[in-house]
Amino acid sequence: MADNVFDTLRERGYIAQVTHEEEVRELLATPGVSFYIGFDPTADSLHVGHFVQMMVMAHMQRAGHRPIALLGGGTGMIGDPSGRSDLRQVLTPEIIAHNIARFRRQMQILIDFSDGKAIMVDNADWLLKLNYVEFLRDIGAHFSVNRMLTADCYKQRLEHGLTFLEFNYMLMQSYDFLMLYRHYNCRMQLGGDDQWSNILGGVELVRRKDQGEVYGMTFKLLTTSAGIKMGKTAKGAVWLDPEKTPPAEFYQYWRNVDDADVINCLKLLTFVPLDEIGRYAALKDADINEAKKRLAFEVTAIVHGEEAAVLARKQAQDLFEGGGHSDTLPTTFITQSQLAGKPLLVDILADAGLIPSKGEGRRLMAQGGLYLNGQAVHDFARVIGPEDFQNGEAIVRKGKKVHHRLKLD
RNA sequence: GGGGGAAUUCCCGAGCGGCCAAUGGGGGCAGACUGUAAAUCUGUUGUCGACGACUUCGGUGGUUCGAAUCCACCUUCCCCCA
Repeated sequence: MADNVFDTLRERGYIAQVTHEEEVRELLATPGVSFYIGFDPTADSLHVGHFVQMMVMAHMQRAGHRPIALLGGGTGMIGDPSGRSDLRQVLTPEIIAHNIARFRRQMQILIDFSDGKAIMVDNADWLLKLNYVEFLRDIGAHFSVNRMLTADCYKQRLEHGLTFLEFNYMLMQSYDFLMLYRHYNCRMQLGGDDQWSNILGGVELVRRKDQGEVYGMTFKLLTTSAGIKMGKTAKGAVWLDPEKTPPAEFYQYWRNVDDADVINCLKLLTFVPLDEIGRYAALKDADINEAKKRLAFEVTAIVHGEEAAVLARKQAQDLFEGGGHSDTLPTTFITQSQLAGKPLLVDILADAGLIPSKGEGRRLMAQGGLYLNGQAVHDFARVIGPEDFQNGEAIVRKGKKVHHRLKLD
């Protein structure tokens, strides 16, 4: 067991870049260090990218340090151009306020905010009341446009166009660090590796304004071994909000990660001890599924709670490892009167949202990808009737993985 | 401020008066093979009462028997000059 969080973070593979490695390690050896990570409220839920950041905060907090979660109520109105090829949509104050409220709740699943063990601040509190000219003279004077233009995040954007609005993002974020340093004695800023330039800006600003010794550290972005950002599905991001990504779906996402990514995910997204992870790393071929199950369970348990994780695991077993219990399946209720009208199976499925259109259903059937009670359905004109229900339910399957239950009401 | 170019289906990107629901690639979905993985191969990918019909090619009007393709205006974006 590493005594210094810095070593823990490094061993688990979080760290990408550090401004001053030796100093940071030394600083973190003594508990009580305040550090911050910023979250821009661009959506109404956090997603798995944020989750990695939260994991780091949790590790730091367990080591006795004090996390400051900075919500970007102010910066959210600007939009960070880093890693974006186009202008971010400008958010209204109402939406931002709503999003911040959601973030606050989700953050608590991992971070203990009681008794000031961690705090949450909103940079709208100081950014919104800034005076333009004052800010330019006070802060803007310390930034060299020449240097900013060489920063990677801006360089890319120069080809497509960068507005002055976005160009100022770095100053805002740097100013945040200065404020937190002054008011909360915040010594470090952490963030995703795409935040490196912005973080450096803050570190330098604090030094120039207050001769303060502060540090920056970034984490590897959660990517697949192929370098693709993780946490994206066809439907969009994998959210932490159970309303947006149901626990079962969340579980399945991790259950299905690429072989090459499991170990990395176990290290970054769970608290499973490293020596245990080492044993998973030794698994080969089909046995790797054990590691995936553990991963899926652990992450789901952290995000949605132990109970939801157990349920999701059971659901997965029922579906894929025989069993055949249907009571955990997503369900659509069918009324007797609906059935009396001799509805087409496709119509019912389209209503249930299992297929986006009847054309899609037609295709699915033509290719043998649609099953009713285990039997492939090829006839588009297939009518569903009482005889298809056993014990009041019929099981529909789309492809190999999507199961759905129709239940008589 | 002046000049030039562009906007196409989920994304990129062809098409430049009828043969266009629109080549190709990516992605998605399904099938085969598997380990609920990856890779590979095959099919499919606007909607519907489906050998037909309907709605799509930034917006609005127009020319034409007929427009994604031509004209006008508008909107947005990019490039060059100042």
